[in-house]
Amino acid sequence: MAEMSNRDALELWHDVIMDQVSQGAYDLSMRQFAILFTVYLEPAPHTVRGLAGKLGVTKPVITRALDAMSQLDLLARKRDENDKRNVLVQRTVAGALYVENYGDLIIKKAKN
Amino acid sequence: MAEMSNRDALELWHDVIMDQVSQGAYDLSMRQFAILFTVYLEPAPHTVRGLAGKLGVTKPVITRALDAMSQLDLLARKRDENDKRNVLVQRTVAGALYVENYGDLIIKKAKN
DNA sequence: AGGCAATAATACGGCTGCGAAACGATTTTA
DNA sequence: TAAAATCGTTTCGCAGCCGTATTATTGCCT
Repeated sequence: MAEMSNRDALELWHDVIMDQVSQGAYDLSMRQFAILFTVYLEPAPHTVRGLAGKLGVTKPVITRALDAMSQLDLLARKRDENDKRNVLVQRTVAGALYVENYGDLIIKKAKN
Repeated sequence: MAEMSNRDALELWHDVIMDQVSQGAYDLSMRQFAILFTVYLEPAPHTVRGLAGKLGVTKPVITRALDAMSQLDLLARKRDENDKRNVLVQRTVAGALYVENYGDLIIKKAKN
């Protein structure tokens, strides 16, 4: 990856976001995106506390985001059997597909 | 700009969003971002109706976003003197700086 | 001038998110 | 085993955004 001017970078961002907004895609917040990408790009395990620390937000923020995104089937909760206080945030098939399509969209918009 | 894998693209997005979230930057919605980038990247003039049409949203969505973003001094309203029904959405110094910094952030994160 | 069209803003009820604090369940410590 | 710590969730009051419908202002047209 190389040679991107300030203008190139902004136009890429603009094009991707415009695509998502006008397509009426999932209306995820920045925090929700941050959680989603973290779970799909960084190695497991992911806990509520861990995500909160990584993002620099409070735990209820993570809980609420998981509520919303698990209802969309983009992520799933699973109780940790070794330590039942923990919740493990897991990937789903639908979520993996959504994230992959997002990457494809970025690439498509970058090719102009 | 060239040679970006799906994973590269997603990691770029992830890194930029993580930076914004953990820095506690302006908590703009996707629609607000879309409006901001459109005003700063596409040629003037920009009206409420025009932006609503371009984004595929209703006019109150634009009005509310302008309320929020003009309070942050990222954008400004100005009545069109030729047709006083229109509101022209204009750039601000602070907004231009913010957008430029955003572009720099993307470039910085892309350089890995 | 008078009636109609166009534009942006506002009112309304509902939904969702926020941070701070309290809570129940589980594990660890003393 | 009793007390303390840890973890995720829930509650509270509050603020913001949503879409629909309505309003006020301005311009157009005959």
